[in-house]
Amino acid sequence: MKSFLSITKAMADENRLRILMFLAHGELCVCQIIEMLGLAPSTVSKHLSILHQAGLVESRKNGRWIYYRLPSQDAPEYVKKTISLINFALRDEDQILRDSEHLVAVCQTDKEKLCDRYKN
Amino acid sequence: MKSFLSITKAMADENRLRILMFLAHGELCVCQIIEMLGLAPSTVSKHLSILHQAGLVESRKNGRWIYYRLPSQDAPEYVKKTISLINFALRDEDQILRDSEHLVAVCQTDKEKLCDRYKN
DNA sequence: TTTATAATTCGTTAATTGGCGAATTATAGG
DNA sequence: CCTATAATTCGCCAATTAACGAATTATAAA
Repeated sequence: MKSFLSITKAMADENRLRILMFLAHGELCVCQIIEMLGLAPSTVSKHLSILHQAGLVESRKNGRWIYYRLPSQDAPEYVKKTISLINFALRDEDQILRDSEHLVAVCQTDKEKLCDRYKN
Repeated sequence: MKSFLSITKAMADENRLRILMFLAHGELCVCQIIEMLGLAPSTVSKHLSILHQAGLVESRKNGRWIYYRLPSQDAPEYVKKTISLINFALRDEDQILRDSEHLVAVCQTDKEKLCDRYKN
């Protein structure tokens, strides 16, 4: 129960749902997610940690950068079903469509520039 | 987004998940749900109202009794997928198995007795 | 019509959660 | 080694939420 409840609690926030939808397009660096949400790095980090604890995202480190992605195919079945439900439910939402366009732009920007952005 | 978010928020509480699992066995009267959860009637009523607003339960009135049930087959697809995910994720949980046994007992008890119980 | 009662709504309180900035950690590069 | 920096953790505050009891609503029965 605890385990699934941590998933439903993780899903119960608009910004975290948006992050999961970003990641449906592929792996992203934390700085890109920060740029997409326009929130403070510490806030975004907390959201990512909640998603990670729930098992809804995986991460890998590459130097100073940390990349997040949706869980792999060997994740528990209920995790995969959850991701797929979110995708189904939100794919046509205005906010999500706008995010997808924004994401294209963000992915074309150098990560260095993005990271600088929330510093100045 | 709002609509699906109201669903994920409704799912983000253990007692509400338990209610949805009770209802997988069939329609129940509010007094039976109160007995199952052991919470104050006003609290249970609030939970039911949150589930109802999210579209995760339907209700019908019969005299002084109000019965709640899972949504019918003509509910939106994402609602049905949500219910089915919850069922899949929780069906083997200890709490849910214990609830199922308790539910058998509760359903064999007269509703009048149940309603009296939270009065004295 | 009056009374009893199943359920809901309202008002309050305690606990949880989302947000931020400051401090900390860990890695790359001078 | 020392500095810069991507990300996280920590401490705080504001907003939200779960819980309760009291008051209200609506229906059935006396």
